[in-house]
Amino acid sequence: MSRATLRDVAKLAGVSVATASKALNGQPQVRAETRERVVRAAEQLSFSPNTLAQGLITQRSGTVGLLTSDLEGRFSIPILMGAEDAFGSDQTSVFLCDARGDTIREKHHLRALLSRRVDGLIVVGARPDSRPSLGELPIPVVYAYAPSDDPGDISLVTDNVGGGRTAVDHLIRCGRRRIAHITGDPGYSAAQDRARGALDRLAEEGLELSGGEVWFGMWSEAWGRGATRMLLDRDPGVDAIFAGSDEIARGVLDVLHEERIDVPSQVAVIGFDNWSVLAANSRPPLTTIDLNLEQLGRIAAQRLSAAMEGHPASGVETFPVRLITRESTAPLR
Amino acid sequence: MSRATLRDVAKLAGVSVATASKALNGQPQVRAETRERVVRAAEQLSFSPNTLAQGLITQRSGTVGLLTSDLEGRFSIPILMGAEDAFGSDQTSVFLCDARGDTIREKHHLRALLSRRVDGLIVVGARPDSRPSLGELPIPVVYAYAPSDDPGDISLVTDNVGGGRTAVDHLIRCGRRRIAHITGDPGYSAAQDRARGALDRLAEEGLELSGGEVWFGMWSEAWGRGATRMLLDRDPGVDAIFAGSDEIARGVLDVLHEERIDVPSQVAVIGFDNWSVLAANSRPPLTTIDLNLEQLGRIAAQRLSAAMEGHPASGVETFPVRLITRESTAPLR
DNA sequence: GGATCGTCCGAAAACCTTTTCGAATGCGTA
DNA sequence: TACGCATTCGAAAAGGTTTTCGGACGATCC
Repeated sequence: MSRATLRDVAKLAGVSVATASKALNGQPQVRAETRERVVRAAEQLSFSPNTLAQGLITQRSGTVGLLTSDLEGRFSIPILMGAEDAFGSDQTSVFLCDARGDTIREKHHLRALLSRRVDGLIVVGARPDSRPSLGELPIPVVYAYAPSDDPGDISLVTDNVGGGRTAVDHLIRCGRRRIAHITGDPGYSAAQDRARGALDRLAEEGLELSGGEVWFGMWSEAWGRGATRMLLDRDPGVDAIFAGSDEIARGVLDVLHEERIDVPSQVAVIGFDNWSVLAANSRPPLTTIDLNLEQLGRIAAQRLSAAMEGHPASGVETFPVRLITRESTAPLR
Repeated sequence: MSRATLRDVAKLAGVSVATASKALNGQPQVRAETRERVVRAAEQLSFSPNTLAQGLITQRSGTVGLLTSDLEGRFSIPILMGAEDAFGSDQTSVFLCDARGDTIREKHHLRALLSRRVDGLIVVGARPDSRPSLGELPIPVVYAYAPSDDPGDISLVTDNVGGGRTAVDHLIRCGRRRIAHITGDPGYSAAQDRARGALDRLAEEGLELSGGEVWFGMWSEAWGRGATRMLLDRDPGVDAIFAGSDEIARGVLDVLHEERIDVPSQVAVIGFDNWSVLAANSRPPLTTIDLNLEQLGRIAAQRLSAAMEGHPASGVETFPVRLITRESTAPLR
């Protein structure tokens, strides 16, 4: 199976290439009967137009680059999927590049993408902290998840403060009053922001944090277990725990279970990320905060399309997160 | 920042486009001094060649397609990463397409990729069962993880039978004699193959399966928990459990812990997949089988490159898996 | 001094498609 | 019959690069 060119189609249909092109592209200046002949010829040869040649003329490659830093991470994938299906697959294809967190590899990929004449670029960071801007480029760029440090760029991020607030709000609505917060690495803005949202909401209610402080540590189950033990020592009367990630929440659940403390009747637990393999299969299944990353990806694609159409934007847009209710939280009876 | 063309470079250097091209591509028929001038001009204009135009001439786009069916799944990502870094990023870029398990979407993507003149295609299935061949295409195709049903295609799969054998072998070497196997959906060839490998190795040793049968069920923690309870009922003396996935293994560990049965001193547990978020953070960390998927991706890229260079191959190649020893298994004292 | 040769460079074709513009045809009208 | 007009088609240029081939030039040799 080899590739037919438009010339082959034209020859088979007995017309010129120009006419063949117009016939296939729905241009009006071609008789219906002629068009029909061309279309049949194209089908017969299973012709498909060479997008490279088209791109050369139209100055549009119909491709975008997606530059990520953590493919194996769980954040870039949903964004990528959202972006992929916001661009109709017929119109735009996406080049995937993983820089593995390495700046020179990133530069390398960037060169390659520019040379491929991508029409735009989505940059997905590995963590929500801001990252260096790529600077001025001949094509539009949208930063997703991790914002650019240049406010002139377009950045799309999730609302971690709002997420922390939502989590605590949910616990309060469940009638909990002694709420603790166990979270990950304090060097992550995600940890700081979620904690801030939580504290804000507590303050509104006139509540103090159970345990007296935010338990910063690591994004791991082990830390969730360790922190929970310390917390139970310090405040045995705790009635809810907001975990900064689902991994941490798993550790929390594990220790509570071990201590024969019932979830949710004695202590409610809420996670963060809605990483479903962890959250949906725990005992009990975990109430958590979903980051809406697919949506973030879709919007990134839309913003990029708009910019490519000549409607640029700038600044950081923050997108709301979503509460996913499962069985690890419930109203106090 | 706009894009300079080769003509601009040539003009600035005071040579013809032909010479400029040769100078930049290291062709010998150009004086060193001239070449130098051209190179400087190119740098000054930050020229980067238009790959579309190059592809038009060389009949090589320098791109490959990666057609997957489960991006969110954990299998395609490592393969993708392996493939991505086996193709040097300077040479080849990869188009990522997720068909979401939908045949017509797959056809759609395929059309788009062919129209983009990709030089080759890697097809990554969602599960190790064989999948329909894409049929005759003008470019080489490599099937990874899920083999094609056409033996004329190139397929690369992991050795599930060997994995089952390795797992049981490891347990036997730990001195275990009453080994059970809890695994997932019997409709998956992965479940069948792993079980077969396990049974083969047991038979060699003259051992029977503890519990009397393979516990097929679902790929979930919940099933791991349920099956373990039934197993403990039927054979309280079991001293090792081979779980068909890390998720199942987590469920197994959970129930053993609840029953105050120590792992590994009383019962050893081994998982499958080395899904690190589950395996590395469990209590105790899980010995498991790694599928070497990055390697599979790298080899897929190599096979594809070879085929693109005119060295095609065919048939199903099976790749070995790797035992990852952590703390959930240990020799009986 | 003329022939031969090697070195370096440029003109032009090629890749495949789109688009512009002019030509041809047929028709109706004066 | 001559003209204008609408319709349909084709020739050709354009997009950016690579590659072939021939030309110019200086040097070497008899």
